[in-house]
Amino acid sequence: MPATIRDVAHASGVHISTVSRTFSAPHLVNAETRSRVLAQAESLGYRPNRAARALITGRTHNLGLIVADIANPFFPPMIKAAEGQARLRDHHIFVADTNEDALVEEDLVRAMAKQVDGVLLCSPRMNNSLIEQLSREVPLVVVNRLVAGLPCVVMDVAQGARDAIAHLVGLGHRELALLGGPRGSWTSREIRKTATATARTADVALTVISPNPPTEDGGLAAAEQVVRAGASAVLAYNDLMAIGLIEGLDALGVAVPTGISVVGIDDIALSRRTRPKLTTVANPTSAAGRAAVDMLLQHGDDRRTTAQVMLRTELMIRDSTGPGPFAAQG
Amino acid sequence: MPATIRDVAHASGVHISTVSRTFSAPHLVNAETRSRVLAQAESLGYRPNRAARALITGRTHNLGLIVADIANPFFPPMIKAAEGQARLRDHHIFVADTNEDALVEEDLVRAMAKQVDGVLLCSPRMNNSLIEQLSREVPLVVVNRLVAGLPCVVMDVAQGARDAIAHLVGLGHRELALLGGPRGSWTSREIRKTATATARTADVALTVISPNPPTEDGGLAAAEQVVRAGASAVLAYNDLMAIGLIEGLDALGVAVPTGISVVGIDDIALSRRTRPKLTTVANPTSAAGRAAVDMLLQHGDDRRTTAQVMLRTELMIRDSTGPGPFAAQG
DNA sequence: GTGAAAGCGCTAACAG
DNA sequence: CTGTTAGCGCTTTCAC
Repeated sequence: MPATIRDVAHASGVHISTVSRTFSAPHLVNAETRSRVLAQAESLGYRPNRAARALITGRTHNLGLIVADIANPFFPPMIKAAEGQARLRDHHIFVADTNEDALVEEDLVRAMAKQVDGVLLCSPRMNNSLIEQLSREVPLVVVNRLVAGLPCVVMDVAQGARDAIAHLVGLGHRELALLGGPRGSWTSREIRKTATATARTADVALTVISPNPPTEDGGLAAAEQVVRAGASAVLAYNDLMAIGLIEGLDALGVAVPTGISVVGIDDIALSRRTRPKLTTVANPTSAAGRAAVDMLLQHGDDRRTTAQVMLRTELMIRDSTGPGPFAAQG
Repeated sequence: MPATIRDVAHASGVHISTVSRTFSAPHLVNAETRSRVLAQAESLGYRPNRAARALITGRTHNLGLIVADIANPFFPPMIKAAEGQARLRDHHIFVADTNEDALVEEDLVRAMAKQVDGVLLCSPRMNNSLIEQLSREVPLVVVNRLVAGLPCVVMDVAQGARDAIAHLVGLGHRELALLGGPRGSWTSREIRKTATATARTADVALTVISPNPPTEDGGLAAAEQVVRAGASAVLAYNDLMAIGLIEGLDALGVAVPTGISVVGIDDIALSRRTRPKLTTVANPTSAAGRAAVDMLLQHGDDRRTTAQVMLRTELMIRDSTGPGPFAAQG
């Protein structure tokens, strides 16, 4: 039913290879012929079949994008940005959701491998050696994780954690808690490492509660442990958990920020709408999505550079943090 | 580099057609031969190239999913559900974002047409005749719009609007306002039609403010008009607008629900987290995503039935609605 | 039950 | 500048 290259060739009285050239190397074809072919193609509604083209060129003009959870509000802006950037570069994007499952991740990469030019692996849960192995089967750009030798895009969460803790310590908090994220998360490990070191340097206590599901329920469920730990301020792995935690604390009769201060990470849209508005470390997710696509696409042209990009984060001070027990007197 | 069917054929000492059968019609091949082939395929890491297969079978095992705005929290749960359902049925999904632009929509459908078995057109902004035309080029399932003769999945927004207005009238409101959605939205027209009729029946005034961008800013920008209209209660096209409106009203010194009551539509996750919690009409978006995928996939097997599915909505009464000027005295 | 051959829609040398 | 030829990886008749 849909027009093929042959239909266009017949209609315009040329060989199919001329039609092919008209689309893939227009400069190699006589201007007059070209416009004739183009006109026929137009009127027949012809569009080159990319899958057929890919069979021979090896380039599908498709990209894969694998995330842990599409419905986690952290991802949609990144997906949107990646999709937009890909389309700008004339590529389409397969989006898949792993439900936070490392096994699904692996399978998905392999399943996509044949029909994409590369995949964006976002916040992977699998281990590094498997990622390295997969990167030999299909070009990979890893987002939210640093893997030696592979192109990566990460947020500077270490700086974010330092800023957050400095903020809390400056407010007079000396008993902190850290709500870790899911097992397998590079970001969670990174935050924990930095937070631990920063707390030690600042000579404040830090109770680590980890791992937790990176969801509101995860934060909610941790509220009791936070209270039991005697912390006056908490840094959460992400905003969702921070929001859940605030709700959990509320249920326990602990107000935020008067009772306990809470800092999130991500700056999802939601964090500006809750009451209290969430103090959080903003992550440039859209920029990350665009950068990852660009790296994947240039990766093909020029394999020498396996760049690793670290994007700046920014502490957004809002209403979920306040003076701690050791605050300077006003 | 990746193993092809030929590699497997050589390795297992059979003709490629036997390997092909092993994967696409296993019952036609000797059990012994089959297991030998499978073993070699496994050890070579062979996976059939779906694009090549599609060239001949005409089935790509890919689906397209087109939405107005990935970052609009209404869509991610639907995308997630659709992707999950598709994978269950061994299909992959291309996701694309039109930025609420009807022209982009059309182009996207055509661009995907050749490499998918069908596309889910979600909340389309283009007109019906174009949709019908496109449905002749590629199987389409329309979500959030009823188009005669095409398979569609919609939410019963009419019932939702009736419920919302009944709720408000019951609360003693007699001056209502409706915040419409974007131009081209079937849902928005449907809500408006029903709301107008329902208001007339109930003998209450209804000021329609439309169209508006379906975003928080859209709601925020409309706050002044709402106040000027003298309405004591508002039904908004979606939760995002409702939330923006509440913020805008707040800025104008009007409290919700004491000054004005607000009802949203969708029941996005966010609506349970705002203060006040939003009264809203819940839309079963995940169910819609799954249903749409199922319809698209069975559409291929059985073209006789072009089902139209209408999913039930449910009014969630929370804290953004309260007694109006004509409330019965307590 | 398996092999041989043709061909899906397209591109990429190679002639001319 | 354009036509010829071969073939990408796979499925599908059709013989055997």
